[in-house]
Amino acid sequence: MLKFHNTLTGQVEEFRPMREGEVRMYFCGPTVWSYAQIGNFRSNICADILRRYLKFKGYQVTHVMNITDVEDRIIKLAQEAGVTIDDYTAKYIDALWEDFDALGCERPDIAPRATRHIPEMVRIIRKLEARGHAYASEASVYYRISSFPDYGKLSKINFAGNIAGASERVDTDKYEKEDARDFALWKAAESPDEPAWETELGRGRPGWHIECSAMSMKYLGQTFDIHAGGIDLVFPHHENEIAQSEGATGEKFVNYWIHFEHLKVNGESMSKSKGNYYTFRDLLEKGYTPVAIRYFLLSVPYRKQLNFTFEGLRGAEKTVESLRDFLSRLREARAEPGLNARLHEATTRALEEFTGGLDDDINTSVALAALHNLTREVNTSISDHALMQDNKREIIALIERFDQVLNIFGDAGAQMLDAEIQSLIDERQEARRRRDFARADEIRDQLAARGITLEDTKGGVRWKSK
RNA sequence: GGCGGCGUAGCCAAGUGGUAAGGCAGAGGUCUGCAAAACCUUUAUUCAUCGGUUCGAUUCCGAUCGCCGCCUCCA
Repeated sequence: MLKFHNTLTGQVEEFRPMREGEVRMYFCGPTVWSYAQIGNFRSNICADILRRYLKFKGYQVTHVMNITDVEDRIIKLAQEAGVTIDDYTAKYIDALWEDFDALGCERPDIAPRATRHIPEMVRIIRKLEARGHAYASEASVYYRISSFPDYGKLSKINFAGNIAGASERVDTDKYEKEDARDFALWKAAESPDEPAWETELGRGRPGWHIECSAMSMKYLGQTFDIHAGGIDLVFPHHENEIAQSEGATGEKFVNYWIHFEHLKVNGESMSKSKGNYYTFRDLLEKGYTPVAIRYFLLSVPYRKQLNFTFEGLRGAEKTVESLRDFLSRLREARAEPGLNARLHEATTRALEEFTGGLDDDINTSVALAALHNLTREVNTSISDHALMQDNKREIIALIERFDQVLNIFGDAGAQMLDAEIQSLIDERQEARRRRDFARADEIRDQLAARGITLEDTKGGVRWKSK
């Protein structure tokens, strides 16, 4: 039984999709320019695991992830650069997908761009006006929060209680709003040369929140199953989405809200000023592999603030390498016909623990422990010659199933050696037979310099390349 | 000031009212020409601190200390 922590209720609840066997989910991805920060990749990876596990459970999943390619910062920078919004964002969007692929995240089924959905947003704003939830003021349009009594139900925000300390930061007379809490649905263009859209609401651009209401409902319906995103989006973004969507339709917007925690770095918050702000590409430059970064970011349940340390990342590097070695060793292992009952039981148990962990609010730590416990038992059985053919087949199949969710094994062992390297390996074996260890070690060092590691085993030489 | 989360071995951490998963690192051993890999053994009488409830708490309650996030625009 699959259970999630639902931010809306604050409870762990059994997951029941609206339609049998089908899940519609929306993931609020990072905005175009900030996507690269490694904490955002944790969100991407958490969403990926969630989606993959739903598929593992047999659901047909429709996964929509927005591309926020219109916002004040982009407008400003594009204007300064004298280029269109599309020209300005193109390189960020390309980089986003490149990194997405490198980290083993499945691309969404639909990745709608805000700039391509202006008419849909205008339509919702019109509807909100008609229903009394929105008002125009100085060519902009605002959401009237007093018209939506449920406002605050997601973030449990208490406006009465927080005015005292926070008020010094609020510049109240700056706004032409009825209420300081009201937020912009449509912002009038401030200058004629500013990139903007000419619509029935006037010349301007959408507020940030309206894109997600418009695009999620367009592709998933007025009410859908899961809406996920980083914890920082709970307020105001998701709270405002609820106000917009439910205000416009009168229907419940989303059944399960799932929020991913961000990272700490050495116990501190990540920020540029502290010098502990890393992007995915920074880590690649330091020599870490994408798969280790993926493993590290998914190794802790999504509701936990993962403490990012380089020592931890190095550990992940090592762990992934041994898991991959394990799988290729298992594939090569000799096995007699038959089934070892004890190993079969261990395999069954591993599946139970794996699904048990993930069913429990996607507890990836428990799922990984199941995998590690299985590898230990299988390793032991390989050295004891207790691995039988039927075990081998079912264990490989199980690990491949696990990897449909984890996506950390890659295609281990699928690489081919070129002929020159093969002949060096052969020469080294010959040297070893002559007990010419100086020559053998020389060849081993030579190959190591090319990123190829050799391991001498009873069955011959195993090799792997970085 | 308001709301929420966290504090478990050197590091990353799971977890539960009944006596501490897993990974990395460390130590010893088996194997090896040496390595590497693998395997075996080992590493928290203890879960920030102090009280309380309980037959029993790391797990529940209260206080204290420390850390993180949100509470305004922007995203």
